[in-house]
Amino acid sequence: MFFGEYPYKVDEKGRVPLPPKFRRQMKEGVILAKGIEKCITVYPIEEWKRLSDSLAAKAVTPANLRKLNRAIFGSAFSASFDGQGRITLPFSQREYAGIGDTAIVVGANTCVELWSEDEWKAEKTSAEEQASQTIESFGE
Amino acid sequence: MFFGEYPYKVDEKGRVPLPPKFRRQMKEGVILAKGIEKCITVYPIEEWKRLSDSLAAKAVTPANLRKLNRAIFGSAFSASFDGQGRITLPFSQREYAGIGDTAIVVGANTCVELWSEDEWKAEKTSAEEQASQTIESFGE
DNA sequence: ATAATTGTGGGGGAAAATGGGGAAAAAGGG
DNA sequence: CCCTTTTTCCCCATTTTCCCCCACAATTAT
Repeated sequence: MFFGEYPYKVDEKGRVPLPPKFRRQMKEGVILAKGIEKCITVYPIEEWKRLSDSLAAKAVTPANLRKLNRAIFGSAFSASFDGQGRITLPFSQREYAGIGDTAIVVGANTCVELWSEDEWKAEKTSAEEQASQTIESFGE
Repeated sequence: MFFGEYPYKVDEKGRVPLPPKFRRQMKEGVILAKGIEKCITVYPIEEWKRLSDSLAAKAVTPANLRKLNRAIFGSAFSASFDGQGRITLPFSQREYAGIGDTAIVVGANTCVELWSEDEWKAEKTSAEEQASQTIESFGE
């Protein structure tokens, strides 16, 4: 289970540390996937397998399945930690998420997300707004 | 399991490297087949056998099976890696997929696909669109 | 205070990407 | 059938990239 929000430097080789508490839950390595929103999603491999299997099972036709496989697997990369607890982000994904020399590492329960400062600021306010509305609506 | 998306140069002899991670899963060689979409599909031979067997089993009449065999095996080529980890693409397949001096190598779970830059760009957006629809309809 | 862990940066060696050269095999034409 | 031309496969060379290791400052724990 992943919690919290941490800013980290991304060096010019594209390496980012993850918090030690996160690393210890990802000893077997991780899969980096394009997030639906403008971020990079980091899955422990077991979680990735569960997720990709359940998605592939949703495909209704062979053509449908091929496209799904392309979208899901085509944008995914495996990564592992170096001696200093860092993973290297593929350039294409950094570009997609707009991550420059700083990444915000966000724990999101079953996975971890990497955001640029700007995108995270925007997403955070919109997420909080939507969350408080959802909470208010409970009272009715 | 194949994933990720990598651009590679195709030299004038039609040779393309595959990522080292892919090669290690294809030590026994590969089969190159025309994709249903405008791409070349690369199967590890074990996967190819499974696939062609299961297809042959679906043929309902002998005439049907003969046609299926022609379509499937007629367009397939076997290939193996040279000392630098490259495979040579038959000219007919390169032409079919519209691959010039650059090929996008895409991991699609059980197989690998080779695309021209342009075709991949188009296919990628359409695949992502369909995937996000599938994902949205997934929750709950 | 000392030791250990963590964040950040960089260097060097191995592997990979890319481009040709040349011998053997295959194809084609007289 | 032989000679010529083309193709295919294997090997060599060079550049680039990537990964692993080391260094050091800063922070935390003992």
